[in-house]
Amino acid sequence: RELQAGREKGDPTERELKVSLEEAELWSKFQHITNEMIVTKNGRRMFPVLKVSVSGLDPSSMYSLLLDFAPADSSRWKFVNGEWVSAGKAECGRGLAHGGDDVTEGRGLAEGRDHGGIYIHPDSPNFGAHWMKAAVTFNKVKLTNKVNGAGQIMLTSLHRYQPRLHIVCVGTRHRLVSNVSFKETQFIAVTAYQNEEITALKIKYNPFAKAFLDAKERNPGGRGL
Amino acid sequence: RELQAGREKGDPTERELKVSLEEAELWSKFQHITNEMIVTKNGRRMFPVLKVSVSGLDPSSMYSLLLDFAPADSSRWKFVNGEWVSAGKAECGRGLAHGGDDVTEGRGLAEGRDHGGIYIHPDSPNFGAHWMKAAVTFNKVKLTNKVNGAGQIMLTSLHRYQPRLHIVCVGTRHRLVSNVSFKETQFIAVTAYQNEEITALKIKYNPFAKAFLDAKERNPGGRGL
DNA sequence: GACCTTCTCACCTACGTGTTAAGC
DNA sequence: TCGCTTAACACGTAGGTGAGAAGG
Repeated sequence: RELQAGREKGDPTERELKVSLEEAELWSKFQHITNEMIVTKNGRRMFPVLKVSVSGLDPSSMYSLLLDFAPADSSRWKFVNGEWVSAGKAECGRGLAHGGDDVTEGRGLAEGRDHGGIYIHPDSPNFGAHWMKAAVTFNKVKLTNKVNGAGQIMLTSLHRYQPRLHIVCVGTRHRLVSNVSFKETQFIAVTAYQNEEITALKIKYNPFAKAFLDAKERNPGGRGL
Repeated sequence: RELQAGREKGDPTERELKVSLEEAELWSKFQHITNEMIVTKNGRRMFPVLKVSVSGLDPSSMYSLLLDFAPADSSRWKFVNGEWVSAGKAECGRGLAHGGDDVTEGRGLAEGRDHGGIYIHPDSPNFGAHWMKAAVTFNKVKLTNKVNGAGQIMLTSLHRYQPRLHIVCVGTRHRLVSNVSFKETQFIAVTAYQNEEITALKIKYNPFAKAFLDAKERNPGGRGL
């Protein structure tokens, strides 16, 4: 086991594989004040959206891109007096020692959407050329706190997560060719925003929250018009 | 040449391949009074939407589903006195003798979206299991009368077309495994509806035209409220 | 003028936001 | 009470309709 990216003997491809996070500056803004992501019963999108640009794949080989969310620590977190503090051990206890190669197990990798909390990019499977011709956007992934069936990621509120990207070469035998985590994208799952600075950033940069941005602009200091 | 569905020697798969049109009753309602589809500069969706259910593929083989639009005859058509009549020879002259096997030519079948007026279903390429687990919907295909670049089908207004579905097995060598036309889905491309009965059916069944349905219900005979 | 095309528009569908108040 | 979760809501984004006037 212990598959490593592009290190298998006899595999001429993916030697120069590169995966980079798009809009890393935006992610950093959220990271610096501890990012939060809403989880709801019906599922909530992420903001910022995880986007990656990929190069170094074999253009004509078939790959699937997978996203999962590893617990970033073993704590439950609380927001008190303007900061996040640990509040005891995690609940479920998936723990930290979470190998990356288990994504190659089982069948139907590109069919099911909820095998062990793995989100499969909807373009999967596709040619290396497809993944490389433009940045790959995971804007449709939805985070939930309920068992919900189709294509949603179930997380535990008030726990910290690390999104992870996996690239799998699809063939008679699946082969993990990449396994990347971007620290900037860590977040704490919440059912309602705790830090109002996070709320402000979400409103400022998410077009879907424009209604609240307008409200602020029209009435910045709370004074009537 | 002359590839035929599931008839190649040494191919154990796709022996029992079946492709059936969904909502055939709805299509028939339009067909009976000669269906029309709007074409616009920016592209217009089809209504009804072409949906097919597929069975008999090899679940673990990779396929792409393609849609193209063959001229149904060599005429240009006019709507006069409530009926469609021929009005001379067709313009471009792609003609009728249009083989079906040319879709296997060339490379990048699943990448480009505009090779010779072929629309590639956005789920392509994918496993047989994916195509068979639910009806395949071509709701995103857009019809245009301008050269438009990305993923749109260019048609000539006032000409009659026959949508055709192609299933291609994606491998080192592409292999056409199906080539189906449903007569119910024939239509004449128009820039504005000619037959008001067609307009009425579109409004009645297309949810996006609900505004006009409500208007009729509120004021059926033209009398004030 | 007759025919066909183009553009703008009001009105929908569909759904992504944080807010707020109620629930537990 | 307090902390956390839920559901209804107003208000956006994004884009699919035919109508109707204007253009060629």
